[in-house]
Amino acid sequence: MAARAEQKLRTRRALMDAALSQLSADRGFGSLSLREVAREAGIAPTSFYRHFADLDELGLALVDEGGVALRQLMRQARKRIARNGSAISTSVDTFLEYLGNNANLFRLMLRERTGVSKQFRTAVKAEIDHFVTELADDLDRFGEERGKPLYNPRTVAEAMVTLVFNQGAEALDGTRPEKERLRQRLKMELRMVLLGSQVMARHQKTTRF
Amino acid sequence: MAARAEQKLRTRRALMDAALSQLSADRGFGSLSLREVAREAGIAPTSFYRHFADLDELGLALVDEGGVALRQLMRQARKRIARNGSAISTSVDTFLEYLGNNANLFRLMLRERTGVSKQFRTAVKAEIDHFVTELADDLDRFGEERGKPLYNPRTVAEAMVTLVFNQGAEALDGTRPEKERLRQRLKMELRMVLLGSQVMARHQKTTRF
DNA sequence: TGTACATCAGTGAACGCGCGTTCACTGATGTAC
DNA sequence: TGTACATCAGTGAACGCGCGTTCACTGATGTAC
Repeated sequence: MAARAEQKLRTRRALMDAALSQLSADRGFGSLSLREVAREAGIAPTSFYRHFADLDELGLALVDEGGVALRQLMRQARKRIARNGSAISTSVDTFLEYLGNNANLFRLMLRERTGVSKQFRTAVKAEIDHFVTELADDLDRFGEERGKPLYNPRTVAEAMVTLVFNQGAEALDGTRPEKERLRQRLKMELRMVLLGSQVMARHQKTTRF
Repeated sequence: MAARAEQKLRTRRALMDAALSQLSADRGFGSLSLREVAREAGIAPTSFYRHFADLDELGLALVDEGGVALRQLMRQARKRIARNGSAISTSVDTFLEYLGNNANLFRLMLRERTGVSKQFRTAVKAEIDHFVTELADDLDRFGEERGKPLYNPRTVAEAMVTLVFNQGAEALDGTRPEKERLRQRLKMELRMVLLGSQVMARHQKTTRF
């Protein structure tokens, strides 16, 4: 058996979990220390190097996981929308549910989209970009199917992702009723963007043809 | 003359400018060190304490300045809109102009809206909240004046501020053509929100009365 | 299955470094008379 | 205006601390025969 390899993976996981667990409301990734993460993971500081060259490498591994979580989220949302319609409401609920379950992972993606190293920002932006692209495709398809085409679905998707991520970040640290208020507000904001885009598409049609 | 007091103010300014100048794309406020800021300002580390109790206190003073800049920005935008109409386009142009002139101040507000200390976040949120409230009033008034009332102007204002701040942050670090692309995209996004809100207001009216 | 050797995750001591903070000080500016 | 004293922004030495990183090591797991 690959007992040694398995143990190594377990330690690697412990390091990543240790880093994540420190990313609370008050602490950014940049304020973590290698010794602190190793301590939290229960290994000697020097052992850290058996797994990552430095903290940034660990951070990039976390961003990868964030990307995986986003793709899962999208699949889940699609399934649910197919079942009970109401695309915006279902998407927001699904997103906020994921946010609750992966709070610190999303915090990392959100915060480090700006800040820390160039490499870091590029990685986070790539993951979010992929998310935006998939959302734009979905929005476009949905719009056509329902006879309410959108103007510039890519921009609609970008606006929606910006709104969802940022209001989501606020929801993370809020109380129960604050979260509920944010959820409703977020749904309303997305509806405004969607409606506006539909109006612009119609306007463009009537003036052009 | 208050020569001594003036000199003190000049040193205080130098400290704040030194901190701001270190807040580039790669460095958050949390990664600054007291010694580094003092060095950049040209004074001994120990002299720092003649002006601030710690780095956080300096940071809060910067957030105050950010608030002042936002209020100036709003006044400027109002003047320009009164002169040449086109509220969205003028506002975005004015905002991006200010962003260019106060890059690091806005970076601070943007980044530290989440992160660092509770006190810090509260201060930044208060400044942005004030900005949102003023914008909501303006939007409401404009909508009524032009016979195109808005649904929930407060939410419209919140969405707009979220979009403007976040796309603005991206614009900060972009190349010339990227900035231009972001500017156009931002204007389109705001138009979508505004249009959507107008549609919702009309819909509400026709169904209710 | 048993033996001899190789691999390699985890270790503990040690290093030099920049940090925040304290302290007693200096000397120019301000104030009272 | 001149003198004697008070204020206080800025200083330099010193402190203890946690940091990232190196190094030679240990001993359990894996592999070849």
